[in-house]
Amino acid sequence: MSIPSTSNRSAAKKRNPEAVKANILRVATEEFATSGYAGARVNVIAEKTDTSKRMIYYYFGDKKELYRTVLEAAYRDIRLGEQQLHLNDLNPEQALRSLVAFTFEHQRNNPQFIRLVMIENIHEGRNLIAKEAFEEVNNPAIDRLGEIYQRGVEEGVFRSGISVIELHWLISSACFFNNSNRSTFSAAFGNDLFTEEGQSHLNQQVQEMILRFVAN
Amino acid sequence: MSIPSTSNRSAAKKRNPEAVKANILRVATEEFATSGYAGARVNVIAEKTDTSKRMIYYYFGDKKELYRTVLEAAYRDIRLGEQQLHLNDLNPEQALRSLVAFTFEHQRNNPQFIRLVMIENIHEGRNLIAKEAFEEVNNPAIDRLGEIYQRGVEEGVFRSGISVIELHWLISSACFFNNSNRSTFSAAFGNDLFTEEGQSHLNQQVQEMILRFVAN
DNA sequence: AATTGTTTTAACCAAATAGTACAAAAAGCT
DNA sequence: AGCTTTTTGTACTATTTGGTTAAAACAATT
Repeated sequence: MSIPSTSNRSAAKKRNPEAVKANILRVATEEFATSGYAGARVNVIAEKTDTSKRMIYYYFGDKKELYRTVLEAAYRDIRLGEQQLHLNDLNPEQALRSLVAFTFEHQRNNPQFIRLVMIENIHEGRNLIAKEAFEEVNNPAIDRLGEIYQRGVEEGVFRSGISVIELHWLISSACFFNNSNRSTFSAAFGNDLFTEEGQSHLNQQVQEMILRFVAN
Repeated sequence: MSIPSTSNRSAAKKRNPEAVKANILRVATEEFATSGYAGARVNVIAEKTDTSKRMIYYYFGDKKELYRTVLEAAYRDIRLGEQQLHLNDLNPEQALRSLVAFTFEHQRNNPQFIRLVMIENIHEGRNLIAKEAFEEVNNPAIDRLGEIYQRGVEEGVFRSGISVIELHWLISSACFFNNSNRSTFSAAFGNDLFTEEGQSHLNQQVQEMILRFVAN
């Protein structure tokens, strides 16, 4: 689509708007996730790109618009990642366990996304939030969880009367916290929980906790 | 100690260094919690105090030092608040339930503290963390939880083999997330979980989840 | 060849920002 | 009274910041 027809020649400077935008976006995502909106510096972003500050303003207008674009792109990536999970052919317990395990790993592997959400929460909606993006990310997750839970209740392995949103909230809290508070938690209690083994064990504990919570 | 001897006279301008410092600190805490370290403005803090920017520098030197002092004071306050809970005369299940309920409420009622911790996590230790302060806040919490758990295991009502730090982590994650992610969560799913009734119900669900997790 | 959109370069600007200098008054202590 | 500490006021500065301007070169499409 946007691939230039004469792209496989020598390493001369070819023009490629999409690649330039993507490059800016990648660098900006990292900077915003690392330093927050106010803490991030347009000049620093510019230096780390393969292009110039001028191009940032050429394509994104201003800092806020760049930030909004970063957010939307991050949400889209996360949403695409979550769609890779299929668990229709598992029994409810196995399905729920897989969902928790996947969520835990997925959030663990996307620290930048977590950080952007943290930053949004600190801003508390003042001027910056993209509300639709949140709904788009979260609603499919809720739907999938609801199906599993419903099946479990019908088959008599889960107790009834649990709110799916609350259940989602409980799963999210553990998976999110694992990433968001890693720094302060390990400052207080050491790094044991954040080694490969520690994380694997913690993941299992969260699964166990959720399954015990819904068990009949 | 620092109370002036002629303090109960008319409302003339008396000098009171401690009160001035406390006033600055209160305003600064709010500003840092609201806007983050980079987002907070010394000029804004100065305007909101009963004194001047000059006095901020007179007492705190610079912005970073002011921030550090804010952090330390916030941790101290939280620690003092947590010591108000006594549950030696309860059985292990009731004690654990009370501990969870209290933690949930305590974190819910201290949004500024939560926000400062979030900000610390975004900074990830670069230049700003007060590590000792974290340990001081968290270690007593761990000790108390450890006692309850131990009693529960000895009395046969809790299963053995659970790591106290992991248990603390599980409780913390729910209570912290409840406050830290309120903004994005309610943007995605509405405000139902954050009304008085919603919070009360959620608190009970977290208690239930933890108790089922440790149950034999 | 003309046109249009993309990219580079580098200087520039106005506003905001953290932090100071200087001076002087007021309050408390001995 | 004399001395120290606290407080106020104001103007100032050096730097950083987001953002702009102008011009020209380059690539691709027609």
